[in-house]
Amino acid sequence: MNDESMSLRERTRRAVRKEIADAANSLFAECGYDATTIDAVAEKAGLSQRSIFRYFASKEELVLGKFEFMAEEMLAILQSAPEGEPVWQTLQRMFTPLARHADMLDRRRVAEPMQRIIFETPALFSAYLEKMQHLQQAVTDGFYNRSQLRGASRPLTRLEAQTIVAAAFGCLVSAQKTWFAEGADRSFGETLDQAMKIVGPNEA
Amino acid sequence: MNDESMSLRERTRRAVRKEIADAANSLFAECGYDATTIDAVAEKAGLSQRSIFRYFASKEELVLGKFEFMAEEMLAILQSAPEGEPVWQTLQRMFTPLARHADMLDRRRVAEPMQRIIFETPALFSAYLEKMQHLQQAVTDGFYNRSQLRGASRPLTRLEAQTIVAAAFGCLVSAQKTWFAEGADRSFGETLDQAMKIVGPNEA
DNA sequence: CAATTTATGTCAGTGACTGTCAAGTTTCTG
DNA sequence: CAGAAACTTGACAGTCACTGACATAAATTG
Repeated sequence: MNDESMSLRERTRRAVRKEIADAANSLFAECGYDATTIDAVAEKAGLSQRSIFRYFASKEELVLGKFEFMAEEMLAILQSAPEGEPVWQTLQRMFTPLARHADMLDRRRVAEPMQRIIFETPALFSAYLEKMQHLQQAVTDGFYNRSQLRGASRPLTRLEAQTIVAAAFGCLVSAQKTWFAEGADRSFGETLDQAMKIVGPNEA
Repeated sequence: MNDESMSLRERTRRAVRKEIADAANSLFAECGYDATTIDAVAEKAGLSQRSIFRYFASKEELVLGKFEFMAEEMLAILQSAPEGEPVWQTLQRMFTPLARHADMLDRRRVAEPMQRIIFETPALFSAYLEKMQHLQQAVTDGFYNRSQLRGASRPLTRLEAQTIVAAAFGCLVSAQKTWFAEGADRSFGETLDQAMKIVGPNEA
């Protein structure tokens, strides 16, 4: 999806977008999120402030823009999950790309400080939670629809789908917070696996 | 805590605060949250804009300010929970004031549209989630500390406390969302009870 | 090449929020 | 009770994220 399968315009657009995000993130890492103005980002990126907002809907998007990519990956796993697989296990598998991403050693030096900024800047953390909430809703709808279509086992009620998915995302955030609080030295994937054993759906 | 046990200053301060909140909320209900400016609230309340921000830290607080009251109530239940009570049951009991509040018939006409505004206005919902997250952290710490002090049963790890509490709050939000989606005609307490039966902590 | 679409800069404006100062009011203190 | 100290308020100016409108330059298309 990211090679010459798109027009030149689309390619330059993405390139510019990435340049802006990189400029922004390096400033955020250096001076902090709140202390960095959009004007500063614009100057560093060599564009007008107005143009920054043509590429990013908000200041938070400069940091959380990449998130959508992960979200799509997770939804793809949902769509291709085998029919009989238990819901909780599917959810666990959905989270693995995220865990893999966090545990890649070369990314640690880049991704971890960025994640730290997200978790320590209220405005960003709030926006992050909102994104998670949207994703959560999409996942919930996915599970609900799947369970209605394929007559396999007993279909889920809306409340069941909503609640189980919410619990799984609770595990995710819970694992992230604990992982950070303990210094981010262990494997995140391992922490997440542990978390998802602590709670789970009850038998009907 | 709310009678002459405080100075006159404190009492007038609270009275003014309430007046402002009432003015704001009636405008929000009428014109919508985003379309209502602080200046409009200031005018309706008979104060300068600057003074509004001396009583409320942000526009969202005008709506979510009352939340802290509920939070305190919930934490109080945690503190006074019997020693041997299972964690999940304590959590369920902690949520009952909230459910009772939502189900009080006379409040329905007042509280439900307000909650609807919260859930349907992205900026407000985001701020709500952030508040929940803070409360969640406080509850987690509470459970963790309790389990460390009293040698009773096996103490909780941080991850366990964090995860179980996160799952419970997931149930709460999940129940709220489903309740709204279904028209808010059923009992919310009932919906919440159902949700908390769907997931739960696994036996060690 | 002409016509249309697209990207960008500039400018002006809105709205939430903050710092500061001066003036008025309340509460404390001798 | 007089004066000091603390508190409250309004007015003003300023910051910053964000938006709409318009003009211009570049790229695309026919």
